[in-house]
Amino acid sequence: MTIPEAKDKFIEAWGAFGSAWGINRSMAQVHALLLISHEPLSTEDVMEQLNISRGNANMNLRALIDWSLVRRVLKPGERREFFEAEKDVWKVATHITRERKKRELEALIRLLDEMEDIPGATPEAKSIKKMTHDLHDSPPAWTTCWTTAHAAMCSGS
Amino acid sequence: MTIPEAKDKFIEAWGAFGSAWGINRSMAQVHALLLISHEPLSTEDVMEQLNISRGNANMNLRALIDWSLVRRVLKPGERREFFEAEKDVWKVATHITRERKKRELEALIRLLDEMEDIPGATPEAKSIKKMTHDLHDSPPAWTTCWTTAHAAMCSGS
DNA sequence: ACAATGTTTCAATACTATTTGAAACATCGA
DNA sequence: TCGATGTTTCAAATAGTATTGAAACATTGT
Repeated sequence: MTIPEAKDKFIEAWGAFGSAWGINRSMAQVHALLLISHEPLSTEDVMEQLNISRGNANMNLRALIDWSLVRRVLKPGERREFFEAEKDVWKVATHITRERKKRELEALIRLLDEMEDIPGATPEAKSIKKMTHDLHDSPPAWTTCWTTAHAAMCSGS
Repeated sequence: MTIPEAKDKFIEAWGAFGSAWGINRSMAQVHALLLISHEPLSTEDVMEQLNISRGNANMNLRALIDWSLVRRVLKPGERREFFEAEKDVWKVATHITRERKKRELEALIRLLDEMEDIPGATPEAKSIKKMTHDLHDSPPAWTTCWTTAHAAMCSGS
């Protein structure tokens, strides 16, 4: 496998993976490109290498910065900005999960909170209460369940 | 909050959550509905309660069974099938992560495998090698990183 | 065999999300 | 201040996904 082939495949795969997990493909591809670059890239570099528009490149670079996955880099004597990815996989994982937690999990947890006090003791009411309770408060709350199970699966089989 | 309100909110929230994670909304909503039902539901029940078509309901019920999140239940004397969700949150988490691993992670890992032997020692080649290696083989492989970090985030702050 | 009941499929359609591209906006140096 | 260079925004176009609904298929009881 040649270098350019490897690059393309990695970008494609990371893009597809991101997309399956609800992260838009361009964002994941820009991230992939920066992850495997040995030096910071400019907006133009990103546009050219991925064949995407300026607007798209700009928007996703900003989003990646917002997620703390990419840093702005200024080269001395250069007017334009360059971008560099965080390459420590541990940090990458941490930043992604922190953002997703903030954006998606918290809304759900908040709702489960509100649902604490549902009236009634019909089988239906009981069932709703039990499920929301299990998801919300049970000792290893379901989010932990999820991730622990995931970790187990990944390291295991 | 009344029971029907709670039901609707839960279904909506679970649907939105699923959607953000790349699971189609209807599938997540059907799952939510079954999670909080105190008894198994028929295809018709699902169609009515969620206002979705027969085709959609059927397709997503099959998908949920395929993910081991829902079981087919036969009531004695009834011709049609009923459906019941797995309610143990631990199992739910395990089944979801197992499926997603199978479907999405393995393709990526396979590619990273292939990328083990990239030629060249230019800075570019080195950078690609390092990243794919880190993602693929480093002791707590990145998947574990991800999930461990996630678990930490969720139980923590 | 056939009517009744229930399930599955899939082409057409509706819907949602992403991407573009061009205009507006900033900043710098002369 | 003005031209050059670089960045941001956002409405419109496009691409991608999900949903419908009706027809085909399957199964059961008589």
